Amino acid sequence: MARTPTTTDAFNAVAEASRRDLLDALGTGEATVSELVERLGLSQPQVSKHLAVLRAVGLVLVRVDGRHHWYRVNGPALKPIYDWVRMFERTWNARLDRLEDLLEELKTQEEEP
Amino acid sequence: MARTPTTTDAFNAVAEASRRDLLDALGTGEATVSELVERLGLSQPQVSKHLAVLRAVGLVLVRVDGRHHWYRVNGPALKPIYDWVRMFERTWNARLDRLEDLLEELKTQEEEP
DNA sequence: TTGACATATACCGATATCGGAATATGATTC
DNA sequence: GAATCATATTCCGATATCGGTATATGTCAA
Repeated sequence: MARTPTTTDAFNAVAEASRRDLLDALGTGEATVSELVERLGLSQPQVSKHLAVLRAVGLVLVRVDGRHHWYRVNGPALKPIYDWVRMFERTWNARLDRLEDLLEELKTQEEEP
Repeated sequence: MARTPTTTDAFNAVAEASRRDLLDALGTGEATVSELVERLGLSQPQVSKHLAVLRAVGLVLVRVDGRHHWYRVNGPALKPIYDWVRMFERTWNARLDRLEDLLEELKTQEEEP
């Protein structure tokens, strides 16, 4: 057995920094492969291959117009990651931490009427 | 060149599902290696090796007590992931989307007094 | 001190990746 | 139809991973 394939899910696809850079470069708009090549300073095959991985896990969508392929981010495909890390948010967010304390306090009062 | 090493950063460490499972199993508490072995049904070397990766990127901390190693999650090490995915939150969160529209509208009014 | 317990590490084979270079596919223009 | 532009795909060598098995390290208990 080997490492989990990059096309398994968003977690694996996004582990590679270049692919995160691609998503960042796309932002909320659309871009063509050659535009991305220029913006990121990567080779064209490199960009195409990374985009193929992102496409495989649904992180980007393509609109073909003649010989131009317009790529855009499919945000919701990132939600599983967001949902997972959010479970740990309270460990660095003091505000959520205090809220948790408050809820705990209220629960204790309920149990001891 | 090959794939980015798992010990490069939190993104790569967390790409493996077993390691996410380990963090989930630890939750907000502490656990010993053998406890994690039992909870997750993995082999002991497997757990130790995954914990070593998590340790390498600061995602877990250890407290040694005799022959017992108590592991716990170091939440803030996940913040880089949280911060990165959060930039795309508006693409699936309609509420943030409307907020963005509102800000855009206000900005437009400013430009046309 | 010997044996049992708890954890870490080393070695192995199989595999998927990465970037680079070359090339294939496909659409446009002359 | 030939040349050009835009993108995708293939082949390559190097490398890091994964799980399994075996073993090393270290601690406690009898």
